[in-house]
Amino acid sequence: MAPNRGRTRARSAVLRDVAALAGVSAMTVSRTLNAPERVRPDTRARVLAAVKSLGYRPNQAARRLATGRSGVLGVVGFDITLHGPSATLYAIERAARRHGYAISIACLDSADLGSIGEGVRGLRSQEVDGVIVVVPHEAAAGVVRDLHPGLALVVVDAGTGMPVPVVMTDQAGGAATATGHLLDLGHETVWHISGPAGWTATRERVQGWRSALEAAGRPVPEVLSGDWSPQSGHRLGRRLAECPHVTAIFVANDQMALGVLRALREAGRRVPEDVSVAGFDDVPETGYLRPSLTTVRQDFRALGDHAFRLLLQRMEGETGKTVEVIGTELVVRESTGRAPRAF
Amino acid sequence: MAPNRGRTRARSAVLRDVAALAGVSAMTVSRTLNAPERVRPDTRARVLAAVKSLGYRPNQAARRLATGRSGVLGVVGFDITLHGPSATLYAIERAARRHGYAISIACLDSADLGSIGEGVRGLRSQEVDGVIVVVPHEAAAGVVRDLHPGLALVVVDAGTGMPVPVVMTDQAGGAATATGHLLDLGHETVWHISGPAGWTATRERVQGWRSALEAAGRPVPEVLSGDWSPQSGHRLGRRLAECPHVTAIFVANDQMALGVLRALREAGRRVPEDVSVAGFDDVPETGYLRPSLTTVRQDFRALGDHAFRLLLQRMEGETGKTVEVIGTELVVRESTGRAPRAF
DNA sequence: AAAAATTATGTTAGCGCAAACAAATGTAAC
DNA sequence: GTTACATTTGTTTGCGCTAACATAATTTTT
Repeated sequence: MAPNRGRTRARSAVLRDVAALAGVSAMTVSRTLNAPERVRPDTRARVLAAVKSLGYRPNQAARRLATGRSGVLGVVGFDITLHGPSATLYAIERAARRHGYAISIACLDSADLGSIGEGVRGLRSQEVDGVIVVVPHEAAAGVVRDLHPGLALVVVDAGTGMPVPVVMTDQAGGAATATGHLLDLGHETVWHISGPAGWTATRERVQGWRSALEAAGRPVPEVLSGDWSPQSGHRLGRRLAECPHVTAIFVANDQMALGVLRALREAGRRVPEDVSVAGFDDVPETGYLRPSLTTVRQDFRALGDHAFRLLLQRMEGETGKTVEVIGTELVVRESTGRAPRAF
Repeated sequence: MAPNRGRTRARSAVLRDVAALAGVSAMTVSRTLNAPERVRPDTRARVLAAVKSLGYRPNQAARRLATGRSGVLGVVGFDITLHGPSATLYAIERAARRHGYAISIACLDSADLGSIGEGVRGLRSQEVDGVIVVVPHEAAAGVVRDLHPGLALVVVDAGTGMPVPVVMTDQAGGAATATGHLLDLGHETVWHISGPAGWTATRERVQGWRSALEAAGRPVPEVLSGDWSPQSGHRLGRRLAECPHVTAIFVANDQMALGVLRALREAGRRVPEDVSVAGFDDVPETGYLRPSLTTVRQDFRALGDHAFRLLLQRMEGETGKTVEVIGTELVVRESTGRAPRAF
């Protein structure tokens, strides 16, 4: 029952205390806080004074129980230490806070369907009003099958095949632009170091790169598959550095591109004189690398903002499938240049 | 009252529904879920079967209201897009989840006392059981004065002067080690590019650097103050690059060190032959820079784990002040070398 | 000035759960 | 078989808040 029946700890003020102090009913206090325009200004002032003097804060759990709404949104995230996810989470949090929502997070160990479902279930039992899934993994979209239909849900950067609203970056477009940029510089073809299998971004960047090559009628080299880490970029970069006919590499993210740059340098191949390298993400460091990196900038802020707005619409009852696509921007720096004459 | 009085939407199962199906009282269902050992195995089995068949999930808001505990912890964070904070947040989330706690976050615009207080207040009104403040800012520790004494609170990486438990990285020790490493390499003295004023890490790294120099009886140069960004490192690095007597620079984080490396290169000064540079943080990219960066590794994972454990103790009623210090590790790479003979 | 419309406030009840106490059932001791 | 005790289950009540309805105070209309 009362959590501190025996204790004497000063119980914090509740609605009734405020009501008593202001000389009104509890309901009037409630209205003062939730629909101030329905209370006469002088009454309102008295109530607010009482609220202030008692340091009253409404108990959200009780409000939640009474209204069935919590004012909390859930975010399911995978590896929020990465730049993209943390930037997206940050944007979502800011947008939500501006609209009076709090954020609960659930971080996943692995991006399989089971984990995602578990994350969403965990948040649901916290009575969140809606959930945003920021798991840029193919499995993410499949999660809906596992859910109660009643839940407002938005998925960020997952595939578009599912009957859920999706907000995504135009990965394929960005990849195609970067690839096209390299072809425009006179390179015969462009090699690609991709992210790990299973990630939406991996598939779409491969696809954008491939379609750009095909559109230009160029040969499509074999894809080398990394894991987003500088280490993997370094390892795969070494392999490409050995092939003298490789003059342009489009790397699926900036961290791997960093590893590639190092591998090329170690192999004595100059960037961009011998080999051009383009990355993806435009993490803050990119402009200060040696050489600075040509890359595709993603607007994570917009991604988060749109995800929140879309979720808001869902919670207000709109249904149907929506896909919002956020554009990218090619940032040309030092790491890309004209193809060498020699070849 | 009932949130969906008029609607016909299938209300999800509640305790009473489960009880009816299992042929027991609501209380027995509650016990089956919260204290299974106090229910006879056969009854328990019947109840669990009913739970499963109805897809029952307990309403956390109601439980919260009845018990006064929420099973939710709040984390107040500042700029979670930075490596340190996001890694710490991740570690906290993982530790909390393992122990059955959910995490609510509040991100701050600015790290002043008012914002922090607002963040904590916001989380309190969500009825969190405890709060971890991850705002590596001097102002963070002062926040306690603004709070109800009843709240379990732990502060990460803030100053130690306050009557709150604090978990912190041994910034000063790490800075002293890095500085000592440079002195050992024969440098006459070490210059320092610090973080912005107001950050705990800034003050402590300055202090560690200064004490190492003083202990060795070396002159203490003027501190150059940056803002953690590569840009500021670049700007300040240019100033140091102009002084030929500068042979060793300890930079307060890796991102600024990156800017310094670029500035030195642009000025024609070689690293490490002419100038040695050491950073702080060991972000994942550091090993692949050109040259790879000697830096001080922080263990954010341990930081988060300890913060959670300390908070758990607080929530169990322990009081008094505690300070836990997490050690650092110097990672020597290419950017530091022996002092040039010339001088 | 009385009736009607409007606005402001109060009363009641219940959201779903678990604490406290009460009762019933089972087990052990004599 | 009865008393003493432990174990299991049930009943009541209230956590703090707000939806819905009820009533009082005010303004507008006739």
